[in-house]
Amino acid sequence: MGTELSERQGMILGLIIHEYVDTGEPIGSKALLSRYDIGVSSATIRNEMAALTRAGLLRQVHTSGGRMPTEEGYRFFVRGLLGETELPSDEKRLISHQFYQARADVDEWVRLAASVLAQQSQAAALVTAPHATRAIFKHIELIATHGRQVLLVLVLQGGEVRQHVLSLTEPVDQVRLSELAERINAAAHGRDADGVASLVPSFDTLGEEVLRLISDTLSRADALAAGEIHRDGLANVLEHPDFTHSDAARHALRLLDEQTFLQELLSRVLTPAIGNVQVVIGGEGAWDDLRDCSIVLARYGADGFATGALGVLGPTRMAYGRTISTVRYVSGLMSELVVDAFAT
Amino acid sequence: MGTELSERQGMILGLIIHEYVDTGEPIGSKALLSRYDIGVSSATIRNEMAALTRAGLLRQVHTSGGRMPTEEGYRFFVRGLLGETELPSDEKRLISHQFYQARADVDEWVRLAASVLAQQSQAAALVTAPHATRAIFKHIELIATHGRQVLLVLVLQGGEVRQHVLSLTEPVDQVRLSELAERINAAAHGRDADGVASLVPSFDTLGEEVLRLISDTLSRADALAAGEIHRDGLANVLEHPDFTHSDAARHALRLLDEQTFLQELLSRVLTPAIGNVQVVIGGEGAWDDLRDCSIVLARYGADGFATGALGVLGPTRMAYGRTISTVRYVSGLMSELVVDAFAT
DNA sequence: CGTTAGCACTCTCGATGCTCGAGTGCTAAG
DNA sequence: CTTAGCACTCGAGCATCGAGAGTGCTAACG
Repeated sequence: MGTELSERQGMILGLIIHEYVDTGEPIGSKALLSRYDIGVSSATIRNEMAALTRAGLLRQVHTSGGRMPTEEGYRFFVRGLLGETELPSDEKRLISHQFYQARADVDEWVRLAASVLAQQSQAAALVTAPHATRAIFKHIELIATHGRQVLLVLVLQGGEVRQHVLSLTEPVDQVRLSELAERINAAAHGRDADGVASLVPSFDTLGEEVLRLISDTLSRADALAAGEIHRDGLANVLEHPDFTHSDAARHALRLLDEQTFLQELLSRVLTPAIGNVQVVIGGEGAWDDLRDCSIVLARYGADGFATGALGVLGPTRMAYGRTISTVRYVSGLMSELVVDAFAT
Repeated sequence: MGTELSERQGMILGLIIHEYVDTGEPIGSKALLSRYDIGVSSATIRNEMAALTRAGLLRQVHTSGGRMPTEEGYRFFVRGLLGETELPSDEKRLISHQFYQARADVDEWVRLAASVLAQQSQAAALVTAPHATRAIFKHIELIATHGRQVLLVLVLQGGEVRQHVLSLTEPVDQVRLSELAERINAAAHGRDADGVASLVPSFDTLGEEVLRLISDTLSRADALAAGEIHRDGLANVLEHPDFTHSDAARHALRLLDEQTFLQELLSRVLTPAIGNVQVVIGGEGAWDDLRDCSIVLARYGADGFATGALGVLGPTRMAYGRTISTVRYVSGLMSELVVDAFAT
C-alpha cells in the first residue's frame, strides 16, 4: 500500500503510464529504453519493473508481454499529478473567451462547459446547472391555462425558475389568481421552504394548496440533484480504442443513460471543498459497473450561494494530466460566473 | 423498382426478414423450410429467392451463405406493414396507464414518451417537447436579479415558458420593472411576434428593449426546433449485436450527439399529416452517415395549436412491426395530451 | 407449366500446427 | 549496484484443411 518508491521507480512508472496511455499496448523494458533516454540499461529497468510489479503498481497480462499500470498504479501516479498540472495558457485563453461570449444565459454556461470538457478530454462530460444551496422564494406567477389547470411559475433567488401545473378542484379565474399571487409574493419574499409553509394558516384553501406546492418545490430544490444533468461527448467514449472492441463501453453508456446513477455519482463530490478535483479510478471497488472507467470530478460555485458539479467520464487509460487540468480550469471559470451572477 | 410480387414471394420475403431480424444471420432455403411450415420444397423456395434477388429485394453476401434483405427489401416489407400493425392491447393499457399518472407536467410527458419508446423498441428514442405552431404572448414577468441584470420570464399561450437574462445599460428598480411588466401584459396579450413588435412606438427605451426581446423570442419559438431534443435509450444502440462489433455504432452515437443533425432530421417529419408514421431505412441516400441505421418517425400534437416530433433510431435490422406500432401509439397518446392541454 | 429430387460446385468457418519476435528472470561478472 | 548474456515462455500471425451450408442447374414428374 503505502510503499515508498525511489525517485527512479516513480519516473519509470510515469513513463510506462505515459506510453501505455498513448499506445494502449503493454511495454517492455527494452522498448521503453529505446523510446526514452533513461541513463540505465534494460536490465536495471527490468529490476525496477519487477519491484513495481511486486508493489502492485504494474502488472503483466502474460509472461511474455510487457507491463502495464494497475489501477493502483494509476492512483499513485494521479496523486502526484493533482498538485501540479495546469493548462497551457493559450488554451486557457481560448476557453475563457468562449465563456465570455456566453455569459448571458446560465443554461448556455452549462452547455458550453460540457462541450469544452468533452472536447478537451475526448471523453464524456457531465455538468449540472448551478443550484442554490438553500432555495429562497423570490416570486411566483399564477396563470390560468384552461379549465381547472393552473400554471405556477416559481422564481428562486438567483434566477432559477421552476414551473408546475396545478389541477384545482374548481375553476378559478385569472383575476383571482393574480390577486393571490400578489398576496403570496408580498408575504413569502425571502423565505425558505419552512418559512413558506408557516404562512399556510393565513390563507384560504386555494392559497393553502399553492403554498404547499411552493414549499414542496423549495425543499426539493434544496437537494443537490434537482435539475437534469447535461451530457456531452458520449460518442467520444465509443471512439476510444479500449472501448470499441469490448463491451465496457456498453456499461459506461448504460450508466450515462441512468440519471439516478449519475446523481449518486455527483453527490459524492459534495464533500470536498470547491475547486478540489477528485479522481475515481476503475470504480474503486464501490462502483462495480465502472470497471475500466475513470471519473474526474469537481464541484464549482460558491458555498452559501449556489454550487454545481461537473466531471468527465472516460476510460481508465486516460490522459489524466490534461483532463485534470481542464476540469480544474473549467470549474474555476464556472465558479467565477456563479459568483458574478448570484452574489448580489 | 415497382415490380409486382406474387403472394408467395411476399410471404417468403416476410419470413426471411423475420428470421434475419431475429438471428442476424443470412438464411438459406433449407433452413427457412425447416423453421417454417411452407407448403413447397426447398427447390421452389430457391427459385423464388432467386427471383427476389433479381428484383433487388434480397442479396447474398457470398455465394454459399444464405440470403438477407436489402434496404429496398426492408422498404417493400415496411410499406406493407404501415397500414396494419397495432400494439397488443395489454401493452397499450400499460403504456397509457403510465401516461395517465404523469399528466401534470409537459416535461414529464416527453421524458416518459422517450423512455417508453426506448424500452419497447430497444433502440434510441428522440422526442421534442410539444411546441406551439404559432407562438402567442400570454404573460411576462420582469425580475431584478442584481445590478443591471433583469430576468425576463415569458409565458406563451399553452403554458410554454421561456426565460432570458437582460443586461440593461442602467440599473432599474423592481417597482419600475413591475409597472412596465403590467403595462406590457395589458397591451400584448394574445399577440404574436409581429403584433408585439408593433407596440414598440408607444413605450420608452426600456420598454422598447424588453418588447424587442419578447418579439425575438416569439419568432424564434415559431421555428420547430426550438427546444432541446430529449433522448433516451442511447445505450440500447450499443447493445445491438450489429453494432457492438462494428463502428456503425460510433456513427450513430455521434449523430445522436449533434443537435443540429437531429433537428434537421425531425424537421423532415414536418410535412406529412400528424399521426402518419414515416420510416427512413438506411439513410436513403440522403443521409450518408446513417448507413446501417433506420429511423421511425412521427409528428404528434394538433395542427394549429402545438406539435412535436418523436421517433426511434435503431439498426436497419430492426423489428419494424413492433417499433412502428409503438411509435404510432405513443404519438397518438401525446396528441391527446396536447389537445387536452392546449385546446382551451 | 410449375414443382421437385439430385448433384456438382463454391465458399466460410473453425481447428490445427508452425515460426517469429518480444519480453522475462536469473546468474555471473564488472 | 549495474549490466551483459542466456535460456525460456508465450501470443500473434500465417498457412493448411475438412466440415457444413447453400446455390444453380438439369431432368423427371403430375
